Amino acid sequence: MNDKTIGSISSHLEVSCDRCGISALCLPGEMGDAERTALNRIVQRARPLRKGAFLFRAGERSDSVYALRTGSLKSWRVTPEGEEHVTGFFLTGEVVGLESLANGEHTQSAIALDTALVCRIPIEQYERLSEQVPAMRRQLLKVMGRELHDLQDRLADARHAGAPATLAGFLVNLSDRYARRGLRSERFNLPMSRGDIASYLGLTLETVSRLLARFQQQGLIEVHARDLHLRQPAALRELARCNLHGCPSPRAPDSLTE
Amino acid sequence: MNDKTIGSISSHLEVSCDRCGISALCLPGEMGDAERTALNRIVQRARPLRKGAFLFRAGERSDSVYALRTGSLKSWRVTPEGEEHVTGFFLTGEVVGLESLANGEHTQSAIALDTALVCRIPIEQYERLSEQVPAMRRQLLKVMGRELHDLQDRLADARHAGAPATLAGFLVNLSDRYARRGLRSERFNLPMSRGDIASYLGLTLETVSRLLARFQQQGLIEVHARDLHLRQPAALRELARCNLHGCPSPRAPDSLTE
DNA sequence: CGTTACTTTGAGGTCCGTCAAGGCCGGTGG
DNA sequence: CCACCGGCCTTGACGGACCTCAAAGTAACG
Repeated sequence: MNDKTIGSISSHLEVSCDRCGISALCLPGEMGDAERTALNRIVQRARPLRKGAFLFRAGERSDSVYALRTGSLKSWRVTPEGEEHVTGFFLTGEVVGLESLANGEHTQSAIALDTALVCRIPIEQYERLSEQVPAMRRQLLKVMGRELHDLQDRLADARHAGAPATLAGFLVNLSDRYARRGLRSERFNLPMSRGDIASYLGLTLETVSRLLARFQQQGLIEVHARDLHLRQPAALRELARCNLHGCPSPRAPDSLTE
Repeated sequence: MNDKTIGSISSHLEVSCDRCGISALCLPGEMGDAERTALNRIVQRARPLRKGAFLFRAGERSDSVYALRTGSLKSWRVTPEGEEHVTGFFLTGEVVGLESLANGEHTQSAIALDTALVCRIPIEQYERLSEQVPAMRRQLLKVMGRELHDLQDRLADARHAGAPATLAGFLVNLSDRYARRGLRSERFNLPMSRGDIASYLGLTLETVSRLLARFQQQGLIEVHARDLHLRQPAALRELARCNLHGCPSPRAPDSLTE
């Protein structure tokens, strides 16, 4: 709504794909200069999304996917009963909207959790371009395949893991994703609320809050509001791999019975 | 549509794509005869898998996806701790192995739950062929997009839904998939064991057993071993949409504890 | 400084997992 | 035919993890 911000940010909007650090979808690596400029031409740079602004809404027609240049988003769907379930968080450098490729319609909504810059990639043109670039052709499949794999990971955890492991897994997952982008991985800011985390993990807000407190008093993390500091990333990672019955405490005395 | 299956299995193997009822991946509909024969050439028909035989194993290199002609499969992965988690069931007409597209390696194993006929589709050749057929190009993305969507559905349920809703949802999901292939949808055979179902849904074997018994005494279903009869599909569908807090029982007045 | 949204903390209830024992059924061998 | 066996399934009692309800504390924003 605030149009005067555009002027100051237009310099950002003009950053070409050469400078853009997003490699997931746009830069398969083996691209030559010619392909890169071609890609640069089809990618559309939108103006920044303010916090709380929609990138897209469930039910809208879609002919694109989006690459998140900076900032973070959350996506969610509304169940037939009217409950909102957070389905994902997207950090700088990640790809949003793949699920709409199924039938050209968004099945969920996405909004900015903070100011976000997004590149729109029309899927039709991307595919046409990718006909000439084998590496690009595989890249989209790779991204979707990885998405499938991640979802199966989460699904495997969802039931078997228990709340502490689930939350710990969430934290190290965030950490890993920041690390992949070259950002600090032990100290970062949670862009989402406790309620968002709870909804995403299928826990309650209270349980998330309690567990964060517990992790802190165990010395695993430090949290102040949304500033998060992973003090023992290895221990957290270990905790994430425990199921309900498995490991009660950071250190298990007798671990083998074979 | 039952031919003389006894004559020789090779007769089945020689069924061309024209006759094959699988439309998910192979037959985008808009294909002309030329494309269909081209597709027919790249699809490789394997010999039938006996019950318990592997289609592929986790860790194997992969350059293909598979279309299930007849029979059923299950897929599972082994956690770092050594536990086996069932990740999916595949019925006649469905596509298996998409997750391997991420990095060309299978992340899970798949075996036949009964005698199964499978078509192998080398992904490289499929893509090359699809360059000339726009409809095919979109088809693979569609299938994967739908897969993404289904996984998100399951994930949304996994935590929020509670065991009865989860199991009910599983049953109607199976029913829908049979219906989509033109098979009986309210009476069919469960190709998998209770333990498989439990692992897949993240429940225990005992809970699955108890709930099936409960559903039966509520008149929702009839089960004898693995023969399943959905007596009130609508009620089951309704039950599947209830969360823990939501709907206690089909009928409030007469469902008191005995 | 007041309002609102978010977060923390506590107490009680319940669903479902764990442990344990017993049935059903097909297969195998006497 | 029966006895025995092993896989699969059923049924029961118990306890714990996490949800629900409730209220107070804190940060964000005008």
